[in-house]
Amino acid sequence: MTSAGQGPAAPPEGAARRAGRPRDPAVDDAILESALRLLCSEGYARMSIDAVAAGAGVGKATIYLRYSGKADLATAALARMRETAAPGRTGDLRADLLGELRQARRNTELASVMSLIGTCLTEEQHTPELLRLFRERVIAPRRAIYRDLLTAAARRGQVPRQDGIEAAVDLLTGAYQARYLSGEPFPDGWEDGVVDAAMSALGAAP
Amino acid sequence: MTSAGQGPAAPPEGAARRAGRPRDPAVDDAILESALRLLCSEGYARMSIDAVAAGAGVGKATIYLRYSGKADLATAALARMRETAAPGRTGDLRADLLGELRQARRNTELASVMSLIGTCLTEEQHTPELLRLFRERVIAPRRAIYRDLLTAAARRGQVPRQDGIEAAVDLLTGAYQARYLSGEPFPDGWEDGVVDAAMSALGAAP
Amino acid sequence: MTSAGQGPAAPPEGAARRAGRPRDPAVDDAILESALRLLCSEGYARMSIDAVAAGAGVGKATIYLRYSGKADLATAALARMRETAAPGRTGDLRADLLGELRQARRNTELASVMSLIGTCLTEEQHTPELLRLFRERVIAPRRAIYRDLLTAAARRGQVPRQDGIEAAVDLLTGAYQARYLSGEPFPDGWEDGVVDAAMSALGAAP
Amino acid sequence: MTSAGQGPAAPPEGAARRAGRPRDPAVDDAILESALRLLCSEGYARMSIDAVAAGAGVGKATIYLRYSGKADLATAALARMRETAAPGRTGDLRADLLGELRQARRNTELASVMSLIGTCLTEEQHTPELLRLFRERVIAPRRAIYRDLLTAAARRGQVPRQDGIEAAVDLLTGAYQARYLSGEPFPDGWEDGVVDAAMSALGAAP
DNA sequence: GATGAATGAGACTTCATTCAT
DNA sequence: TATGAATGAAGTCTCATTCAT
Repeated sequence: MTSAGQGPAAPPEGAARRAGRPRDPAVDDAILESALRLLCSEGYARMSIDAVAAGAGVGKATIYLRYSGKADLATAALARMRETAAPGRTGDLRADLLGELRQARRNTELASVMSLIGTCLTEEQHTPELLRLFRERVIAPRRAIYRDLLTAAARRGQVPRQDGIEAAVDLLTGAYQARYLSGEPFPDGWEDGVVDAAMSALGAAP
Repeated sequence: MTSAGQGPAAPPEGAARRAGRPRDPAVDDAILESALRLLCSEGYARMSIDAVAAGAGVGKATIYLRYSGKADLATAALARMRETAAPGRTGDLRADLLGELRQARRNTELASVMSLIGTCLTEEQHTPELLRLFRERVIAPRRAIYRDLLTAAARRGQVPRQDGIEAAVDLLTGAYQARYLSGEPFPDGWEDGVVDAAMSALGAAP
Repeated sequence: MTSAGQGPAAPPEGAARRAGRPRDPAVDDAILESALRLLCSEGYARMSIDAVAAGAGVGKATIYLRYSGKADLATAALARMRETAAPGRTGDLRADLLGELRQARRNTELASVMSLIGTCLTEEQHTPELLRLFRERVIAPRRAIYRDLLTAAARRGQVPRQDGIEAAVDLLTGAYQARYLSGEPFPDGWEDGVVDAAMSALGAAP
Repeated sequence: MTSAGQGPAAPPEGAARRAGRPRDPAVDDAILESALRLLCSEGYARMSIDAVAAGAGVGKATIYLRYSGKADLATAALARMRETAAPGRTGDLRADLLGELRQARRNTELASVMSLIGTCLTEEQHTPELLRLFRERVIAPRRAIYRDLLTAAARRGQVPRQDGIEAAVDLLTGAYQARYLSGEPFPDGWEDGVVDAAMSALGAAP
């Protein structure tokens, strides 16, 4: 997952097009980047508007000019997140799965995604939009990557047990979280073990 | 997981028996129950001592008599959580895994465990004790249950690919989280799919 | 002693001129005046930020915008105190000492200085800054006034026993405190008696 | 000043002589000693009943059985203080004054009297009993000691200027406070200077 | 009589939000 | 537009005092 620009944040709806000083787009970016950084490192509750403003080098009112409140800001910041697929595909299912799993692990670790997951789960009752967006921007794309790889392979006849695809996707996406949560170290070749398990579940050649 | 009594909270016992008014054990329980309920529903940051006290029907100072602060209280509440295994074992690996997975899912849903996971992950930087305790009391026992089932079966010669045990444990514990996080519904027979995948990963008969 | 303006309170000035809403200088004053009033009437420990804010007609956060905490506020309030000398000098040692002693007594009574002394002494262990500032702003200037009068007279050859100057300063500054502490009334002509004693100690003509 | 036993603290007025367990007089002492120690080191506001009880090794309710509240306890503790005169008298005014001044300084430093003065002054509005008692038990006896020495000497014809006695007493009692408050170090022979000044004020031979 | 438990009021401090410049 | 000031509500924690044993 990487944080990619998400277009304008909160257009000045409701009046004529332009009047007065136009908004600085660099400020938009700085605000969202600061907010996302704090969302990851502090969580939603501990993320203070003051800190976001300071991190972006702007005043607090500048933020409220763009977002209606803390929840709106956090949501917009989260919306910048984008899952990215691994660079190349080989056409070999095992190799492609391995590549994607490695990429996902790298992304997860670089972007403090486990902390974000925590925030989204914690806020599920108070700010459900966070979890909704996280699912839409991060979880769903990642699952789609695996699912597409598997269905493409199935179309090529390389997946004997197609009813195992759902479990395989759960395995591929859940294994990292499970191990992170366990606190146990990731053994060398951990990705190979997970992919082997997924292949087995699909009845594909080990 | 169920919240089982965890003994007295923070008794400053020294040597002699009792002097003065004894602590009301019902208060102990009420405090921890209130705290755990709020920890699940609000998360650590939103859990206020005021709310815990109100929920327990006691004054704030009564809480501070027992716990040195919010973190101490939250960890004590978390420490009440205990993973519980499924009632009976059949000796049949597939059936036992299914039973455990169903039990784990039930526990997880009853005890708002996903919310707690969120809290522990969110607070990993500020109150690492929460995640440490959660791992010790909830995650590790659950993983031990699966691992014990698998190694016992291996000892009986029912697990051809023993190097797949780690991945199987990651799968069995991570699948629920993966699917919950995805927001996709749990299909009927979801547990069967997961257990099938785990058995395949171990090279065991489907 | 009178409370004279002590400049701005805690301006986080960096380099550039102004940006955003400027601080209301009347608020600065109101806060410090309220704080000093409470410091005198309640002492440091009983002075509450709530009461200071209410007395100044501002919110508590407005205070915390300017001062890092209670100690910072109290010392800033104390720093407004300034010892003031009596208006004119006659060149006659006895007359000048009398004038200063009367002025000091007036100041002390008007500004609740005995209460402040109590606060500074009480807090010497916990907030030594208070006593330090009090010495710097109030005690030392008062002693300097007496000392300067005496050394000037000595330079004019009017102080036969110059080694008595230190004791004379202790006498002139301590006599009021001693009598206040004793609870005995100040007799008419009390200042004359004290100045007479000081002159005698210096060997000067009665 | 030394803290000498002050007899029983708060006799159980209002009922028959004895019924039930008698009070332990050692407990009385421990409570008052603990209270006085904390009164000196922390001041009245920071002196907590909890700390007094802990210091005395008793429960809080034991204190409330004897004293009606914090002010009552503090007053009782202060009432234990007793000014003590220097051991012997020589009949020589100068020598006796020196001996008393040295004794007073020693007492003051040993018993944290300056801190107590601070407490009494600070609490003058809220708990005037403290200052009243302090005057009665500490200040007045000390002043009486000086006054008695001086009037005795006057009776012997050694005090030419008897109208300087009051100022001399103010000087002898106030000089220490003045110098302590100034923060300046006490020079060697400081007592000699003060006594010289007092003698001069009385017109007595240097 | 003596103890530690329990309490309600209040302390300091922070923060999302609105305001004046 | 953008800024820092101002705020009211809330949060954590303490304490003098009363209670039950």
